[in-house]
Amino acid sequence: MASVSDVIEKFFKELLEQNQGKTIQIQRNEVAKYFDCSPSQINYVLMTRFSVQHGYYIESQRGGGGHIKITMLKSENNKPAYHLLMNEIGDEITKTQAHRIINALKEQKYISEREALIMKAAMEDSALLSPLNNRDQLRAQLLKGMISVLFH
Amino acid sequence: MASVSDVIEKFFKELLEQNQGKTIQIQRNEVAKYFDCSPSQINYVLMTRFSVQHGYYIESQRGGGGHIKITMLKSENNKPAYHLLMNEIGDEITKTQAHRIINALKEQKYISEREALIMKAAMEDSALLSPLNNRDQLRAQLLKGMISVLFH
DNA sequence: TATAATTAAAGTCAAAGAAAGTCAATAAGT
DNA sequence: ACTTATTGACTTTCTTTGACTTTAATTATA
Repeated sequence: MASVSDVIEKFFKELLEQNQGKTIQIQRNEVAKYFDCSPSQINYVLMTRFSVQHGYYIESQRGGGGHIKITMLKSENNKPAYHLLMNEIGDEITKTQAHRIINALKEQKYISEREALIMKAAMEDSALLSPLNNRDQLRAQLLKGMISVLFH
Repeated sequence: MASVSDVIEKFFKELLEQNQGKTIQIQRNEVAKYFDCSPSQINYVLMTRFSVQHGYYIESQRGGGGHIKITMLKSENNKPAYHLLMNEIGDEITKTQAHRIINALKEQKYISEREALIMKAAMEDSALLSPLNNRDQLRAQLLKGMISVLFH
């Protein structure tokens, strides 16, 4: 039951793959027609799945011969920009936002599947639910959560 | 005397079985309709039977094309060791004790060096320093801590 | 040739639609 | 009595659509 947006996302990523993850150029209206959706949905997909945070860069031009260019920001050794990440996280973050960041790191092959799982385990509400104001209790919850994902 | 919740639990577990215990993706409303129950009952089943402690991991998405993904955390299980560990950790644990456990896991090659680093980062007092009553702040501290160790 | 009009794109934004999440009240088992 | 299930009203999040705007290239006109 993948949404149309999911399908379009996959389509772009496959095109990029075929192109050695460099850059692809598309025509918004063509793609929209191909997937039988409104053109603005293409923008939606770009916004929600191809932002700089996701490791992509978008350029475009309007008017005759207009197009959209998607570039994959692939630094050598897949190292994302540390300070950008720290900035993005900021002083507080929800579980969903945290997942997005972790997934992006995984997709950019900076962390493994297992590493992602460990980190997600520490982001769980249940892991952070310390009844008393006790750091040692919190630590226990966290450690158990992280170990659980590895052992099961 | 199997309750509807029990039946749904079984249903999910059979689906997972068929899928080699990897992961299944369902639509909450579909399942609810199939079992003729309220959609929120699906959440109840997930909460009470598919938590991380039970060896499962849940992710979901709302909106169009929304779904719930149930992942079975692989069971190459050394269950006794797991339970011993959980016991050893107990309800609270100091940073030093936590390090000892993590180091032991590393020695026994259950986790990699990097994985150990990530887990230790989450055990730091500084990561747990933020007001414990604000989960989002705590989460941000933790995530930043865990990512930081990967960059050094 | 310089400007105006036309056409061909892409961008924006808000409303409607489609899921899933939450929580508290009730019901059913033990 | 106490714990576990069930339900439903309400909330939040994500997707889809379409009307309207902006920009660029091309064509027509003075």
